[in-house]
Amino acid sequence: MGTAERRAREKRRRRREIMDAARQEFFERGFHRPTVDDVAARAQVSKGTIYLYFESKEEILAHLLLEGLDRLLRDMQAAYNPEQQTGLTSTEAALRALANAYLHFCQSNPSYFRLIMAFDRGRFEESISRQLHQKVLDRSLQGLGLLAKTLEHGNQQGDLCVEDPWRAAGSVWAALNGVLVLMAHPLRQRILRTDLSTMFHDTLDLVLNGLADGGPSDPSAQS
Amino acid sequence: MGTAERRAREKRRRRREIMDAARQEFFERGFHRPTVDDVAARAQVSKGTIYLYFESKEEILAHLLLEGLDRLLRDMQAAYNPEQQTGLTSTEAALRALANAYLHFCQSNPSYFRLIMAFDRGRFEESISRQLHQKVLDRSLQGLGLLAKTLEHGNQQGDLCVEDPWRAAGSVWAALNGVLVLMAHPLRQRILRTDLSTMFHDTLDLVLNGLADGGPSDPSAQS
DNA sequence: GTGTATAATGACTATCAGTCAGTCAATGAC
DNA sequence: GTCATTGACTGACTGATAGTCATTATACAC
Repeated sequence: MGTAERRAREKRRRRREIMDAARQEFFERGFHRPTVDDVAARAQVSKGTIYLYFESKEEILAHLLLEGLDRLLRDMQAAYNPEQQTGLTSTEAALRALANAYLHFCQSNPSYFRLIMAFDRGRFEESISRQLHQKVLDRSLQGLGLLAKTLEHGNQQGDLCVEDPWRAAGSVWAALNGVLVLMAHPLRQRILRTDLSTMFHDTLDLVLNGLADGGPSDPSAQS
Repeated sequence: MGTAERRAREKRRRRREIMDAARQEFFERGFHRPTVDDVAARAQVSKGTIYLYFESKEEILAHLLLEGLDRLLRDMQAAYNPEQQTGLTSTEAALRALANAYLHFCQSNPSYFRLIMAFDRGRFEESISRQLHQKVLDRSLQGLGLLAKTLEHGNQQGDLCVEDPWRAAGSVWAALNGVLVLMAHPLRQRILRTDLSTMFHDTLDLVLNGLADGGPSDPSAQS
């Protein structure tokens, strides 16, 4: 009989409803203003119910963060270009595709982006479960992995020559991440007289330039 | 008569005592655990007194952040090499000196560093005064300015050729900042099989390489 | 000594995360 | 049909803590 099954389905639905309500509240009103009662009211359940589905308020935010990371990862995986392996696509183009996927994600999902940024700084690790924390780090390493694989292929094809693809991926990731954080403040956009997109691509150019240098020839010549 | 003067001096002292107590509490026990009462107890004043000297708990943290930024800026200013202007020091060496000052600061002052990282994120801007927020941004722009000036001199000496020194400084700053954040998680240090210092210098090399490329010759030949 | 200004106090309020004893509805046994 | 069982759900309650303010203490001027 399907009773237990239906129960499980309804439990998942309720959980999703709470997540939806939380997403709306936190994304519309900021990460600190909404109370658990606000989320409960929006989800049309009582506060007690929230705590049947989540350990704490912070854990709800952490789950939203995971959701965001999963979307980002999907976008980046879609941009990850297997044609590079066949030599149809240059390493530089493959790297640019990944970077652009990241930029595009951050621009189209500013709230998820802010959540991702917020994670690295620490508010979270003091208050969420180790398991959840691990999951988050795992996602961010998968992103790094895509970069690393791309760089490794570049090595194999002779497009570039990096000592350790993972570390090089770390540098690239750091630079891109850094520029996203830097340009998150409007004042800095004014001072630098640019927008995020331009600075992002400038930085990407700089880094790719740094990677290419020492390599054999210009990797853009291809057909 | 010096009564008013002495009063002012004592007021400054009391304020400093509260800051000292707050620094100890927050640096020893994390930024979230200590309560205002804890800080008050450590400073041997009542909670009310705290609020005579600071608008809110967040503002105390923001003042600690300012303190940290001032120290960082001092270190970087000390590392800023005016000899570059005379041609005695290469641009690359001047940039490395600034970057090293940053790295060294972050390693010797992990708590200030965590506070600086925490700022970019947002817990703050929702809760501190606009004026204070402005001050913080101002400091971080001064740091960027040192980089920009160095790059500009490099341009003038022909060591490199960047279109806009401020934007290039932004890229460099972003990369260095990014790598500091990236390596703040021990797990990532394990995955990348490196320590912060190595990754920092690798990234710096990458960026400098990217800047130098297109420029005339190797800037390390000097005596 | 008395009046005044300034600093300091701590009991109090408001807010909010998290709890838990109790309600309610669906299910299934007879 | 009825009664017992299960499990989801509730919301009043608790504890913690940021921030307030009427009151008290202190120092000074005269």
